[in-house]
Amino acid sequence: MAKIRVRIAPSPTGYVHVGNVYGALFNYAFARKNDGDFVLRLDDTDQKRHIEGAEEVLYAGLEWLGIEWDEGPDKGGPFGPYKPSEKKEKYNKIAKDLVVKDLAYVEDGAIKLKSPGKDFSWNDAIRGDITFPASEVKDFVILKSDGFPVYHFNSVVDDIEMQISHVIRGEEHISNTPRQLALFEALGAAPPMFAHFPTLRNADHKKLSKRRDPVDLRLYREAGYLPEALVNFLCLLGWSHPEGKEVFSLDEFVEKFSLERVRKAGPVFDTKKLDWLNGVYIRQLDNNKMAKLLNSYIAQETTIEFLESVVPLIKERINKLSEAESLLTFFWTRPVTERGTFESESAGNHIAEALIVLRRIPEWNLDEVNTSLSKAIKENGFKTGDFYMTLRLAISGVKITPPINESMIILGKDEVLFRLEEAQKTFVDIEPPEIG
RNA sequence: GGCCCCGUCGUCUAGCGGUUAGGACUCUGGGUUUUCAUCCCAGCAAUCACCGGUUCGAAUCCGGUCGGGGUCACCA
Repeated sequence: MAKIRVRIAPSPTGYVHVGNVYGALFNYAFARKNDGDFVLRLDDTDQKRHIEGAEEVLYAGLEWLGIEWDEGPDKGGPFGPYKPSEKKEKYNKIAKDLVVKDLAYVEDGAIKLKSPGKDFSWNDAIRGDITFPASEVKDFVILKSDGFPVYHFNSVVDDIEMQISHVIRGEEHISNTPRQLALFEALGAAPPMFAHFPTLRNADHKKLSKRRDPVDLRLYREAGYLPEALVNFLCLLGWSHPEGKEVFSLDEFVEKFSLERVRKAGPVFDTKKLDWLNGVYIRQLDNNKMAKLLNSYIAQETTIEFLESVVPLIKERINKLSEAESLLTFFWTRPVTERGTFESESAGNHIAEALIVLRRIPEWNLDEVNTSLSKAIKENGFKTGDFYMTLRLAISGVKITPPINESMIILGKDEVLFRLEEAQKTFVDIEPPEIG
């Protein structure tokens, strides 16, 4: 049997569409699973839409996700060039041959393929038999008057020359398939196997659109999603793990992949589950790696050492890397406390007692802080929750923080005492020291 | 509108003639806990779009209806 070869053919738009990633994933998995080749072809035949740097954006996006290709414009390969714009003469020649053979004709400077006037059908690897009536395949342009091929044409020519065995693409191409089948026939080549996976939908169940939906891959990276989570999430749309697993790696996806398990119905790209999955992956990250990743999501000037110390405190509290900074703000910004900041009636006492025991600690470590504070709670009959909430408020100014004792260790004794003393001042007017 | 594809909890899905229709996310309640979160339990939620067949028996097979989507370019 001939070698399995698949391809993706994105156009250089300047951003990577999540739908492109989705298709890349199926193609990549199918190639790897079947010991085949995965080709990256850059569909750049629309000169009007040429965008500078678009290629690099594409490569960077796929690399970030861990999707590797075997042949492509950047890597070369035995079937190059991998950019149709560099094969202009070839398409011209092939189109003219079709005219010579009377299968095509010239009109207004363009070349059009003659309608074969017959039905076209194929056995779709995901959807089964599909047939289009002859009336749906009319004459159509294959070579534009500017000499560039139209998508259908270069796509088919390239698939033939690159010996593509399976065309795995989105269902929006189903209606294009009969025209391409006509082209394969005109060119005297056997068509590849087709497989049309469902297209991703938005909340309105419409195809994701660039205008109103967040489709740019970079948006997800900037929001603090991990590539592993995004890949895993995409794999769960339209495909399901044979053992029902929800959390698995790209390698495992490859290992378990089969077109038979691809659903036909279009899934809604609802990121609620992505948020959850991302949290799962964040919690699995080791501290050093997470600290390094976090670095680029924090505007505040900071160090890897600091981040590494703080990572264990926030790891279970965020679902996206971008959520970290707001939890950490109080580390580098002193709170402005006033009387109204505190809720407990015993707040003044809480702070006074905390100051007393904390000042006494000779070695500033978690054990010491824990034991002296719980002793203070017990001896004064404080309510544990109230007491710690007062400390939390005094030290951070906010009600939601990482564990406060651990945070105090990282802040350092001097800073903690300073903040508590500042907080204490807000009580002086109201509770003057007793006389005698 | 023509043609084509699709239709199981709000969302992602399992299911491939006989199941109390299962799981995940979300949400709700409870437990652990110094807040939040994690973690652990429990719960809500699909008359399998609808109507007819076929069959002893249908979410599963067939037909129709309705609904949704895609496509009909010298865009890809």
